[in-house]
Amino acid sequence: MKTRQILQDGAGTEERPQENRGAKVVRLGQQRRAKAAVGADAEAIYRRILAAIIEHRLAPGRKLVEERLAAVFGASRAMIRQVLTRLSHEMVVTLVPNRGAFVAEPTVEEAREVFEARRLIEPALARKLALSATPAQLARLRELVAAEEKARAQRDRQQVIRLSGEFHLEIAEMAGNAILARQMRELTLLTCLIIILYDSPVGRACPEDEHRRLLEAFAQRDQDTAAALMLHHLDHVEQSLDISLAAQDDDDLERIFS
Amino acid sequence: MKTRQILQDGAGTEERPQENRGAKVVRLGQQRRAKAAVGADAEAIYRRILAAIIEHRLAPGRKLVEERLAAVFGASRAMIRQVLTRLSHEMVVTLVPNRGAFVAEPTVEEAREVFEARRLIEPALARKLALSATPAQLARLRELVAAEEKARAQRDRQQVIRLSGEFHLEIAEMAGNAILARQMRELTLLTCLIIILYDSPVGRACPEDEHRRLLEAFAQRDQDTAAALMLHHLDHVEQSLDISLAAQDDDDLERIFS
DNA sequence: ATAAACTTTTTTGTCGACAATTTATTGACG
DNA sequence: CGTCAATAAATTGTCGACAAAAAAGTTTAT
Repeated sequence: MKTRQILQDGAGTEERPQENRGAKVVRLGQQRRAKAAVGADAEAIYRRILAAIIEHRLAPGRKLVEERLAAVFGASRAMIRQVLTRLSHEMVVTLVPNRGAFVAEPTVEEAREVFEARRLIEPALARKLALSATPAQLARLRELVAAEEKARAQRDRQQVIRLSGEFHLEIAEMAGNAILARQMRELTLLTCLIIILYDSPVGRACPEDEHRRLLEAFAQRDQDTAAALMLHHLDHVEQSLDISLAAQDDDDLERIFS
Repeated sequence: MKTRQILQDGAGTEERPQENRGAKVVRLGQQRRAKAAVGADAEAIYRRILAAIIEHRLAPGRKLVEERLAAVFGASRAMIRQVLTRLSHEMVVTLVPNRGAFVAEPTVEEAREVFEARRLIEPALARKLALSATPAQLARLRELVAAEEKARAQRDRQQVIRLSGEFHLEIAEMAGNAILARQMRELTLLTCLIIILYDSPVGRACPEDEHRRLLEAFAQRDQDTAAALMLHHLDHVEQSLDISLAAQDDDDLERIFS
């Protein structure tokens, strides 16, 4: 059971050191305490659960039993609880009072809303990055695209989804607006779940080279093209879901007889 | 110490019932349990602390000591802790490991980012609402604007800030995209803090009638005007901060000698 | 055999106690 | 008199135990 660094947590982390008002700047957390060898670190557990969800090892709707997780990670239930509430705030997990935690299952309505939000935000981020991208940043993006293409060649769908999300998130973080990057992180994670849930089994002719073309627009500082490509790209991804999206819920009988 | 319903929590609440997969739909939480008469309900405590922050009774930077709060609300420390982590996820409170919780103090950089984000999102929401606003919704908005004008007449700055935020949030929720409404809630709350921190003591000639004009655009289904007015409005608000915004941090000596 | 009522088991929610860390206070020394 | 170190107080972090609720299983009656 590998752990795999996933969708790096960079921007949206909980604790922001905050400048000290007095004179002595203490540089807190400079040395990580060892703790028990088993490793009951909230951050690590958070990452592993998130990774499992993104990589579809924990399917949407799956119940997450606290005690079970505590046993798996050799942690206390309180610690698991902490992680689950964080995941629920990030909308990756749904917390139902007195019933427990479940991997989120975004509805079709939510899916539409997520893409609507992304269409508002991401073209603007693409435009910003096209203006400011450094060679190092472009190299990093090239890396990601290469990894994605490789995964695609190997038909490793999970990795394609993950890397695609990471590409978009990286762009958001590079664009230089931490608030928007944080929001994009949420939207990107949700999108991973949405694709898992509603991806049409056929087709998938969409992103293929679109990430690469986007990258080229960045390299050439072509803001308009970058923004336009991003917009079209998002439309393509959403449309590749449309088939299932129209079909709505099949097993949800109640709503039919309302 | 009045409690005052504040920036209603509608959209972004923690527990979303989620449809039951089986047959029996249970409608959980239909009856609120009584608990101890003192009232140790997490939701209520959350609202009261948030209200205190928005209304500036808890100033930015103020330390929030768990045990103290627990005593005030007659609740356990664990419950306070739960509320504080929720507030920290909403960026209203900053949680510093081993040091405690503080009312957030957005930096000037963050302030700029918040407004940049709002400029991307809110004109689009205004456009949507202009297309779909019902008479009931317009009436509700009129109510808010009236209340705001009244508060302004009474020179009750706190209430003006609060009601102004509520106006924007209401628009976001009416626009029919729960995801964006949730994000706007965060941005609105942050904006309240930013205004408290960086408002220029003079001027304040900005919003005056702008909310009302925006409202008129909604009433006349004029999408373009609504979007344009929203954009200009945001610019005005941000510019009214600019004087202080340029001044940056005065007491932060460290950064000067880096 | 089915469905309701009851019992058992599992799982979540809450609290208080203890450990670890930070902050304030005191005292000693240059 | 101020600076540094040692001690005391206050505050946060973590855990296990118990209570409350839900789910599963069992019995009984129709």
